[in-house]
This record gives sequence, C-alpha cells and structure tokens, in this order.
Amino acid sequence: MEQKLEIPKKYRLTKQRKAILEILEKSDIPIHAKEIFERLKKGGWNINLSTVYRNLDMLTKEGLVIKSYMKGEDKARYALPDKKNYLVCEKCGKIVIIDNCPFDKFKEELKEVHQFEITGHCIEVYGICPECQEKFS
Amino acid sequence: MEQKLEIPKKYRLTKQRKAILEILEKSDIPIHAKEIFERLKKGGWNINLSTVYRNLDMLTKEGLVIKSYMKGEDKARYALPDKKNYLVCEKCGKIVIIDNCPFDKFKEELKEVHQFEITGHCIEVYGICPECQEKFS
DNA sequence: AACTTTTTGCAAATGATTTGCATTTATAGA
DNA sequence: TCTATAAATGCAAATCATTTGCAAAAAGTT
Repeated sequence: MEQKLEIPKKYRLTKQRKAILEILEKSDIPIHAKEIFERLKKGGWNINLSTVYRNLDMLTKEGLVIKSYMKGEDKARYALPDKKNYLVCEKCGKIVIIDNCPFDKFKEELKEVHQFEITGHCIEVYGICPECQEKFS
Repeated sequence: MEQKLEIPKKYRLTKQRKAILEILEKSDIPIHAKEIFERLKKGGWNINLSTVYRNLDMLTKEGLVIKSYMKGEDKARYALPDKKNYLVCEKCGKIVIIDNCPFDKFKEELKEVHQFEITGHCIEVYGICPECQEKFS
C-alpha cells in the first residue's frame, strides 16, 4: 500500500527533480505541468518549463508518477500513484480522492474473464457533489 | 443498456456528421480524430479535419461520444459510449472491450460514501494479454 | 424557391509538449 | 577534495493536436 518513490540509480537526484516531487506530494489532486512550474516559481525556484516536462515524462515512464486527463480538459495532469482515483464534481470542479479503490475487488474477475495479467488501471468518475446538488436543485 | 444515438433537434444531420458516426460504429476501439478523418478520406469523402474535430466536440458535449486518452498517448480518442471501458495490452497494444462494466456495481457504494450523484465514469485497465504472456515468459 | 441558421472548408492562430544544443551539475573514482 | 563524464538544465525554436475567423455551402423551414 505504501509507495517508496525511489528514483532508479541511473537517474540523478537533482534539486529540480526533488522540488517537482515535493510539489506533487503536497497536492491533493492531479495537477498540470504548468501549475507545477508556477508553484515552483512562486516558491523562489528559477526552473524551466521544459525541465518540468522532461522530469514528469521520466517519472511517468518509471511509474513514479501517474499522468491523466480530466474530462473536458485538453492538457495532462500528474499525480503520485496513490492519488489517481478520484471523483470530480461537474458543477464546481471539486475533486475528492477515492481512498479505497473499488477496482481492486475486480481485478481477479477481469483476470479470469480476459486472461490478462493486470498491471494497472485508471478510474475517473464524474458527478455532482452534495453542495452543488443543493445549489442546483 | 441500449444506446439511441439521437442527435438533438437543434443540430442538423449533415452527411459529414452521419459519416463520422458510422466510422465510430464500425470501430471496435476508441480512435483518434485524425484516424477518423483518414478513414473518411479513404472512403472517398472530401471532408475537412476541422469538421471532424468540430463534430466530435459537439457529440462529446451532448454525451453521444466519449473522449478519452490512453496511457502514454498525447492525443484524444473517441468512441461510442458502449465502448469506453477497455483492457490494453502493454506489450502489443491489443485492446479488448470490457462488456459488462464492473463499475456499475460500485456506483451505489460510491454514492453513499461520498454523497456524489454519479453521472459518468471512465475506466482504463493495463495489463499483458495471454499471447504476450507466453511470448515474453 | 426563398429565407434563416447551422455547418463546412480553408487558412491561420493557439497552446501544450518536445527537441537541439551549449552549458551546468550530480556522482563516481583518483 | 579535485576531475572526468554522463545526465540534466535553460533557452529558443520546432512540433503537432486542436481551435478559430470568415466567407461560401447545405439543412430544415415556410
């Protein structure tokens, strides 16, 4: 259940890389590359946007970061693996993390039916949050 | 369970629109805008790529088409709603549609826990298909 | 057929993401 | 601690999917 976040030895632990991971750790929800970039800038860093992209790319390929797209959006969001399942309110945009991923229970079933060896998944659920249900009813 | 694919009356049923929907119906898996465009071209249509995009956009907003992104890809794929849940083989890229969406069983649970009114979802599962399991074992 | 509104085609613009290259930096070894 | 060297960074320019403006064409009416 715990994630280690160990960067493979063939990569170097640069301060930029560390800083990007820290931003991701502090964020409750998946965020855009540019958002990471801007938070770093605001934090006094003099980092470049392409450095952010290059690192996110490498981290994604290594499985240390999850890249996803939200409905209606055209740019990627990035998050640490434990934050990838979430509910999105279509009205206000609020995001709620799904902690106990319901999918795990289905892995076995899916495995049997399709004979696939499951290695990962991504679930995105849309709906209307309690507050908006009141507001718009 | 059945999808109607009725275009709301405020939109016109142009031949381009019909042709795009036909391509989507014929495809087993979610495909790129450009792929749709090229299949139409090959079929003798003299359609424009922006027309494809504009229609996919409208169809997506009306809920007649599902837009999604596959892991590792940076461009959107489009599919009819009954084709949105699928398994992807990480080795060979093969795609298998999940017919009986396992998620439906969880809607209620999620609804209770988070008080969200669920309106939609998207599931993408990665793994290794039976053939590749043999090939790479 | 004429009218009104939606769509289309085309070309140009946009915006996220990527890339080339010279310079800097992290890390291993002397 | 100093050096060598491969990996990373910054910057500017390039890419490529997607969007948009606008005049011409097509749909659905009357």
